[in-house]
Amino acid sequence: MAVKRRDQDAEQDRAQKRLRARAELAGFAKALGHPARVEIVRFLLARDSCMCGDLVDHLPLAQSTVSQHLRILKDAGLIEGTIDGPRVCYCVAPRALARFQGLVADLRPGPGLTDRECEV
Amino acid sequence: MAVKRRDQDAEQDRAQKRLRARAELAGFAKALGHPARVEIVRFLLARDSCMCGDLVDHLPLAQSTVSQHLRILKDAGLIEGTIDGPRVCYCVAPRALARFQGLVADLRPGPGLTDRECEV
DNA sequence: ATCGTCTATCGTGAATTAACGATAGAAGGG
DNA sequence: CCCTTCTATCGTTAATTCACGATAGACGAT
Repeated sequence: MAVKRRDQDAEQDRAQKRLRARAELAGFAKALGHPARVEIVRFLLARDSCMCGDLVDHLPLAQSTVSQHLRILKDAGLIEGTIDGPRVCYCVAPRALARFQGLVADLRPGPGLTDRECEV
Repeated sequence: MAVKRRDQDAEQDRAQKRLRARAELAGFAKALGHPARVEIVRFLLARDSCMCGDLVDHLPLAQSTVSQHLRILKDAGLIEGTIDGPRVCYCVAPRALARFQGLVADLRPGPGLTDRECEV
């Protein structure tokens, strides 16, 4: 009984973890679900380190629109911005990017899912 | 001159390739930018092979909504559906998934981008 | 042929997103 | 202090997304 309880708990734990992983992956993917935002991340990665509002020059979008895309990426945790004098310096968050890459790489055939109805 | 021309062409080629890669990655990411669609892909992967409308039982969503999510994933190329008698059998498209994983894995520091203004 | 089942599509409404211009706040230079 | 520059935010509009019920098409079974 005690064992069974632990099994249930463990199962519930795994379910919780799956739920979180799903939401996490969806959040990252959604943030990258726009060409401009993909380009922002690639641009920031191409520059060895951070970068400020050259993005506005680089992208054919209004400054406010770029700022909005930056906020979406920042909310998703994929980039970070630090104030640097009158400018802001953005760079990708390596841990978040690695996490995203790990979640995507984990999308492979195999178990890791039960039959129980899932919440979304 | 001819050499320079070839260089220009090559550069233009790379630019085109980047443009396509960006749109491709954004498209895949957008398709996975919803928890229900992430769950669909995971569910299809967990079952060894394809699966039909058990997804409707698995997900707490209306059948029409599930069908819509399936269409989005199919439009993105991430899954394929084949008619199997009165049902439809879905499975992930391995090549597309691998392509997506490759594009995501390629998001790493380094060159691969020029300074020229880009189109979005 | 008719029924029941399974799935896709249509039509709809609420919510979200994308883009912009305009405005406001912060910081440095004169 | 004032001005300029850089960035974030506000407000708006058009477009898209998400979810649903209702409907329609395909197919096997009866």
